[in-house]
Amino acid sequence: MIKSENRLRKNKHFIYVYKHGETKSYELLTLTYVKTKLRTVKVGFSVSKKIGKSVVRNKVKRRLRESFVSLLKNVNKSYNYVFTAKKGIEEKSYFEIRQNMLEILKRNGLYVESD
RNA sequence: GUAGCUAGCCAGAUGAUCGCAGUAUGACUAUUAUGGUCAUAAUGAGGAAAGUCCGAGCCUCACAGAACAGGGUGCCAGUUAACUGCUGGUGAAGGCGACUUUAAGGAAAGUGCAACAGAAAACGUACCGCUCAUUAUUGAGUAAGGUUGAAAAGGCGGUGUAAGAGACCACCGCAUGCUUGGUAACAAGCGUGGCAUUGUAAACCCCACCCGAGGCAAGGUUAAAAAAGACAAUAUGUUGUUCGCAUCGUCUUUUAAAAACACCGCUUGAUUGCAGUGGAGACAUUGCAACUAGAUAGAUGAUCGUCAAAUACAGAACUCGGCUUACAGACUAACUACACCA
RNA sequence: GCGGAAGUGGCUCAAUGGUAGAGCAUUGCCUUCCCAAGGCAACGGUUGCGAGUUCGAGUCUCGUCUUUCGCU
Repeated sequence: MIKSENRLRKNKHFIYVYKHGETKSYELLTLTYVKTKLRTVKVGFSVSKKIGKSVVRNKVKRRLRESFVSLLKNVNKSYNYVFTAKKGIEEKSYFEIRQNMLEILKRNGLYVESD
């Protein structure tokens, strides 16, 4: 899971990101990101009631978190991110979601390749 | 064996690797204090956590008071902290049966409604009829039979009569009085009445009993302001109205600290497990043992295996007791009907 | 977390417990050289769903589902 220092914690942080950030969209996800002074990544996930019931929403959130953890090392660290789930994501598996997240990060130049 | 009925129980298990939450212990680090990091340990969603339909605890408002309004409940007895819950019984309805269901007080306190049809739908009538009389179109008697309707004035059979009628009789129903049994609802028996006391209260209503309001975003702790306005019996204090009561520098608005990356409330409780005792049961009580989530963008996940295969409904947010609804599959016990075998 | 409202033809809405209706839309016919407008007719309803009360529920009661609004 994600450590607490890497999470967006408060509603006003989310509002800040939404207000000042750029929004990009791909098949299953919408990414909003904004540059910050700090050198720590902060990330939040938004899964609305349209996606499903609480069980479904929690499942989607867990998969998103797990996906981001596996990618965390190579993500550009001077940005804050908010991932918003789109409809249809509840039917996808973990690997599909991870692939989707990787794709959206790469397309916007936020994923740094390394070995 | 098939079909059913009732009660109960489980809600995937397990191994490896990587992660999250609070707790405990230890180490390191920083500080006035609170902390932070790392390691280890055990623990970490439900039978419905859901819907929010009831009832309580707890908190604030007077240790919550009165009247009216408003709302709820409604066979009897018990049970409970309390309840619209539960248990046992009574009556009624359904089922061959095991068993199930049941908003089940009052219509002689009053008001309303009963479409269409029908003679007539409730202070009381007579369309077709039947009988008698008669000036031959009416009068009197009558309600057996017919027609309508969801419902038609006790039912069926006889006696009786001009024709008929509880007018009379037997059986049944209803009402009522007494006796017996039962804590009671009620049941049984014996007598009396002669039924014109229609139905509807999940129509208004009456009767009996119950209900103060708001809700953990309740409410409290820590560290600090400034400005403007209202007010003498007003204002405010949490139900709609009235009364009563409380507070006197109180209240309101704006800006800021601050919608605190705060803390308490927050999980030891009408708790859970086992055993005994009382009770028909719900339940009560005694003893021993246990501590079993507490988050705050909100923790249970990801990957690879094994169990032949597969995982339903669904995610704690102050806490309990119920009700209701959703639900794959698996198991246990008692009982019933039918069929077959001995 | 707490509290309220609504659900009726394709759409917008009516309806005292007693045959579910109006406007627009759709289809057909008339009218016109053609279209529109107009006229006449037709089609279209498990009254969100499931129970109950009642002789009889769109209406009354209970449960349930969906949508929506307010407070914090």
